[in-house]
Amino acid sequence: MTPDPRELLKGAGLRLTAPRLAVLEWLASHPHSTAEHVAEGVRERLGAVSTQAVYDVLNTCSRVALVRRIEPAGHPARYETRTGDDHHHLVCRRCGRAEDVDHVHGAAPCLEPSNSAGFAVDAAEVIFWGLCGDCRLPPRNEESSA
Amino acid sequence: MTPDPRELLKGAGLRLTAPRLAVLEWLASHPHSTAEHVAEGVRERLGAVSTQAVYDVLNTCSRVALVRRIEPAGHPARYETRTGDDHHHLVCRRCGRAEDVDHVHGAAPCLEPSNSAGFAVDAAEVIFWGLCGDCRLPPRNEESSA
DNA sequence: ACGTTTACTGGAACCAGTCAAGAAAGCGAC
DNA sequence: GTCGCTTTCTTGACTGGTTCCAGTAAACGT
Repeated sequence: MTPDPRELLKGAGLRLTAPRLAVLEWLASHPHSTAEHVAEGVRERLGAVSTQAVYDVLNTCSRVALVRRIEPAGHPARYETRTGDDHHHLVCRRCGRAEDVDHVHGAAPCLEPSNSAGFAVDAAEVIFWGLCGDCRLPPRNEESSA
Repeated sequence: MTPDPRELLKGAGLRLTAPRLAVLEWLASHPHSTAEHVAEGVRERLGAVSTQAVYDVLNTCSRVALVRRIEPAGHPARYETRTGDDHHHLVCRRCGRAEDVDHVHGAAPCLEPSNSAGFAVDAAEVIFWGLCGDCRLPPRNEESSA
């Protein structure tokens, strides 16, 4: 898909601004970027953009479901434009890299807790933890502790 | 259950100290406490204990699997002594309160990603998000569950 | 009891993310 | 086109949760 960011923003009732377009375009081609990563990418395209603007765009777009935020424990948040389907994620314990995982099980059997303890559950989040290819093979990267 | 903390610590090759015992005992009776919460409880029993000591105990015990750390996005980490079984959690979006969820589905169908994208997956974490009983009823209750 | 090893104290630092005030830009009306 | 209201961006200080550091104190084997 990768629909026109302009359409998306308008559809969400948001103003069309350069930082917003740049953020959405960056995320479309670089899913699972961190805020800092997004900021870098946006600055490459636009010149100077404040970190705050990036956070603001990301938060605003998260609020209207144009982007989805993933917050893996122990790592900065990551963002993606693939919303709508509740796909899950694969996250590297070491470097925090994230990849999409479609849930195959038609009925999503894990989406219903056995007992909800009085909670009104509205979502189930699944994270598969492991080591990505880059992190498990070469221990020569300076961060070889783990 | 609730084995003697002394045994647990010795079994893990850790020294027996008052802060450690107090932390483990507190967690046994107050699962899903935050670090700050644990610190308060420990201080009630022991008098003065530094925040760092609490973090150190929690981290050390996490490392040897005497406690498990849960880090719900947007909320401080929570700790519990129920380790070994990979049960999941129910987390309140508003107050961060966490409850245990046993996974009923014998084969744990959600523990295998459809494609692992080159990752060596070692765990699947499931968080059910929602509102706890306290938070969804009264619209004025900001944050307090203890 | 002694010395070594490990843990605790207190303080400073860290990082991702947020808040606040003002300046600038978008966009609908004229 | 441009006026003016409103939203959004900039700058810069700030927070909360957690960790790092250096020094002191306590645990445990002998």
